[in-house]
Amino acid sequence: MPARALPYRPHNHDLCVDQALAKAKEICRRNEARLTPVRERVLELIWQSHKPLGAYDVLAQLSADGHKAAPPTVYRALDFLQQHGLVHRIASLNAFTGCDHPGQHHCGTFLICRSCGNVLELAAPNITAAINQAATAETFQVEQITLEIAGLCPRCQGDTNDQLMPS
Amino acid sequence: MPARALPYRPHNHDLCVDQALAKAKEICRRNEARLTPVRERVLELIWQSHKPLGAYDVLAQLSADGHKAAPPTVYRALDFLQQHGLVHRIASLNAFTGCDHPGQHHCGTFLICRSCGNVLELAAPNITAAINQAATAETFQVEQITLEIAGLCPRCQGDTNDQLMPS
DNA sequence: AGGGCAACTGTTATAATGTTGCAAATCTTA
DNA sequence: TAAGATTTGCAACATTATAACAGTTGCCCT
Repeated sequence: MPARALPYRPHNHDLCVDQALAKAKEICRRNEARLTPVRERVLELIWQSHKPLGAYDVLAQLSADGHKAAPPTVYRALDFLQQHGLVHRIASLNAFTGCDHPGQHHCGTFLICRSCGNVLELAAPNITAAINQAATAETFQVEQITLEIAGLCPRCQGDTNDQLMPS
Repeated sequence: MPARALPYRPHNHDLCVDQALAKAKEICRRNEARLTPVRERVLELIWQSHKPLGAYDVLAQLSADGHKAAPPTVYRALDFLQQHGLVHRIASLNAFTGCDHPGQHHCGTFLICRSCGNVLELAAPNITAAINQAATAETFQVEQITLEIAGLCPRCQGDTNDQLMPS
């Protein structure tokens, strides 16, 4: 069992999880959507990890809870959370991460450190603008943007053990 | 067996495949890399399809050729082709597409039509610049960019059968 | 309260995608 | 031609995701 990942930026993480959950409840209330226990627990697990969590990681944690769950349970919860903008799926990792600013429409832009695995979500209006401009030039109607930037985060630059994601 | 996908822009497709293969040979010669028969055939198959092809689609085509292949053969060929910039992997589709301008370094930017499935690769310096600027602002060292834009291509906008990818 | 409906969850099985490890074949270079 | 490196074949397996259907829960209506 590895130690919890260090956060991208230092902060009180329990508080940050609590805030995320409170915000999620608020959003679901507004949307008349039901943040059921499973869904809430999945969201909590995802927020507790600083690294994106795979569906089967979530599943394992649920099992550790004593919750007898199968893949569909997790995928359904994840679908729900995605639909309400509470988590993002990182396609290049097949993993999920909490959305930093749910409720607002935004193109999720992610900085993914290949060394420590941490992910930072950016709001980058300039990028979005450039993308929309390029798409418009091709008469393409944009619906969804997947922008995932892999590389080295500040902390991992210059590390001697500069390697592919240690598990 | 579905009819071949319509291209994003009309063109002589056989010619376009031939040119892609010729260019690939040229690049491999320069790189002292071996474009073996399997690798060349995989590249050809990918170019022949206008839609991105899954690894197992490629595998099926190889089998149809009479080539008795297993998944590793395909994945290895795809790895090789990717390493030499001859194909791109589209993470959001788990599929592969031919690279339009191999040899030049570029961030692959893809316009993916969710209706017809065609993909257009863009060279978009403005976007790349905006991304690098945003990453630099976070002291993030960019190594690889995944930018996949899903939506409707010009031809499919306003279609009555505006639906999720018909197979 | 109780019946009916919709949403949610549990369960089993299976599909789709990707990898490991090792042996055999092929190419390259001397 | 022999040694070494690269490539391919092959079997097994790992990981990620979905389908189909049954059971349960919450909610509304009378």
